[in-house]
Amino acid sequence: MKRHSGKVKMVTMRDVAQASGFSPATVSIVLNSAPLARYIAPATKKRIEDAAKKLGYRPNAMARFLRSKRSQSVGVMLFDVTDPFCAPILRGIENALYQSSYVPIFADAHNQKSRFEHCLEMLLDHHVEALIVVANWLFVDIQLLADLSKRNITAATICWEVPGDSVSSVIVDNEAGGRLALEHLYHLGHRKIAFIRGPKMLIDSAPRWKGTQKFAHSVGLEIDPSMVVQLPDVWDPNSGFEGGYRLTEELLQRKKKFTAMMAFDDLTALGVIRALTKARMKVPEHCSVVGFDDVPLSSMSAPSLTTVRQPLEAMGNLAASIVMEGINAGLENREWSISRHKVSPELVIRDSTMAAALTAWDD
Amino acid sequence: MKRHSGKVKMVTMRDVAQASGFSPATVSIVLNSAPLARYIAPATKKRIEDAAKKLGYRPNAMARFLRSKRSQSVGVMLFDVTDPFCAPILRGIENALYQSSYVPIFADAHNQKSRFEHCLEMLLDHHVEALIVVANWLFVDIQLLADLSKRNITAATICWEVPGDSVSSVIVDNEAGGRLALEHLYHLGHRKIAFIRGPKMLIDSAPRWKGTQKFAHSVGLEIDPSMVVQLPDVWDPNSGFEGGYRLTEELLQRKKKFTAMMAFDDLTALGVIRALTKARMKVPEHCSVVGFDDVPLSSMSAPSLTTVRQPLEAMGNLAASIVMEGINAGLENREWSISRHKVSPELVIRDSTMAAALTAWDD
DNA sequence: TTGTATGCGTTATCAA
DNA sequence: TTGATAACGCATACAA
Repeated sequence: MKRHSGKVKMVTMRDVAQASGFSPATVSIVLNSAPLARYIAPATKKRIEDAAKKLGYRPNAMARFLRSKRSQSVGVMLFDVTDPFCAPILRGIENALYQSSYVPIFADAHNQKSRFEHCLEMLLDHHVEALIVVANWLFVDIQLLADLSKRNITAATICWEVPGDSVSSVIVDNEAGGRLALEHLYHLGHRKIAFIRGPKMLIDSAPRWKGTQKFAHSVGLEIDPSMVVQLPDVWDPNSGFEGGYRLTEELLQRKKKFTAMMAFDDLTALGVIRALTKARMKVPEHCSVVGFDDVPLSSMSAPSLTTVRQPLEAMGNLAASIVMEGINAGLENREWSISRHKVSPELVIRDSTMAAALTAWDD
Repeated sequence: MKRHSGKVKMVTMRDVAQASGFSPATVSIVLNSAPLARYIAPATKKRIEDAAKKLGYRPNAMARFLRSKRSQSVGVMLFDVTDPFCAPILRGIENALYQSSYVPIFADAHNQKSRFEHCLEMLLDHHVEALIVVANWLFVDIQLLADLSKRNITAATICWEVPGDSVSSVIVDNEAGGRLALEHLYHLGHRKIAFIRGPKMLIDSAPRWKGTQKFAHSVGLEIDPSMVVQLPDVWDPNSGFEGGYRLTEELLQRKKKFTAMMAFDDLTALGVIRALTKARMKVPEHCSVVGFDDVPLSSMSAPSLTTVRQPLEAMGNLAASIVMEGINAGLENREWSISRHKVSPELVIRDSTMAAALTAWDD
């Protein structure tokens, strides 16, 4: 095989025009199937398309943007890639954008406000046509929205609802999820249940707990306040594990009996299990544990985790579809309004929970 | 606060020129600190910079590209975001690019050759200045390289070395890692050891196994072929768990005693632990298990996993630094040549291994 | 030390 | 039906 070390010369629309014997304007019309393409002779179209294919013409995205203001890209801002539940979301987003031939420009705020702002600037500098933000901490201020809607960039958030009517959102129904988790334990016959609530700063914490409380109330289950603890406000997704571990130790020291534990999320649940195991209690034989999220690895832990599943990939997909809709609406200057979606969680029963009747707590 | 619902008008260099009373050319020179900026009067610079700041001027990335061929973006192609070891790599890449004010354009090949090719096209259409590929399956052909080097786009691969001298690479020293794992078990006194090798298609499998064999040979340890099994070639990162589970069951049925198990990677190890547990064997009391990778969640599993750590984030960082070097070299048309890095793995001892003397296998 | 003019590759508006 | 031309925002060679 011959080795050509020379650079690949970029083949432009003009090259196609020359090769086909038509003008650049005609080529542009044909290749974009613009409205005027209706009036172009089929033979002409064919010759142009053939020439383009033969030369391997690929439109220059940048030049196109300069004229049409379309960058064919969407900003995707994560608050922390390291959080295990980002991966499925990312896949969902990527998949939807891929369908529309848009590329995601990726940014990671590392859970820092200043970094978030800087990332946002970079994304805007690259003229993303829309923005998707995956966040669950509360520190982003409203300034963000102003910026975006003034530049009319459609935006959607995942795991986070912003006040006002300028940003679409996709969140899980935390209240339903909180209910589902407790309901499961209750139906298994558990009555002495310990709870680890989410950090105050985390937006999911409150509604999830509310769902739990409501269910308890509806069946007349009393939640013992001394069996309820709360994760601290720490800016690290994996700190849930550490927190679950420490808080469980603390609960254990209180010497009150509990046959089940409802953890704020899966990582917390894993921390709980670690602490219980260390205290020579087996899960679920001595204590059932239920998590939240259904992070990819909770099916592989030992024991596998019963949890409330968030359809993360679907949520990413939905968010991306929404912003694509917004982009297209803007293009055709149709009317369009933002939407807020609350998707349903789903109980996934695995090996970390069992009927209370079978539970043996050694006093 | 007054609400301006009008679009934000893009402020261009011309606006800055007018506001400061200088020409666009001078503004350009100053704002880019181009070579000629040396000759510009400090007072002029100041006035221009002030005007730019006051107007909130932000250069238009697309227009700049059209002139200078610089998109300030790097393509990042993953073979599967779903693979838990992608997240740390992604973080490393993002971090390095962020330092250089480059943005990552993200693509996911979903482990499919056709999708890989299509993604590559999309990235090239967006004129990424460099490409980083995270891959461990073998199916990408050399055509890729030709394309890239002809367009002289610097490229780097992670977890994968490509033949030839056109692509930089960052891989872990699999041979050393394979050695480390067995060495650990050996020093704990284990002699009856079972092995789950990686899939043949996976590029890491061979060298890792070679390191293991070499060590065994060096200490006169005999590897019993009937205690060696191999994962099938399945295109799914999480299939390791399933495979580890099934293969362990198979090994158990052979009724040969083993006190330790060396798994190809962490997910496989988790599958192994699941199977052992199901067979009423405790880890590590009845059987020690060692994994590979140190995926984020292996520290949280029960028991926590002893494993050979790949410095994933550092590897991502390194790859990004390399391509940035390549980009800069190209810009200043300096000579530059690709580099191949083999980073050292590190043994992380946790709770899934213990001394053989303490191991009790019930016959 | 600063300004003028040109072109990067497209697309849109006219005119032919 | 198709072609000429201008403009998008910026950076550079050249002129002043």
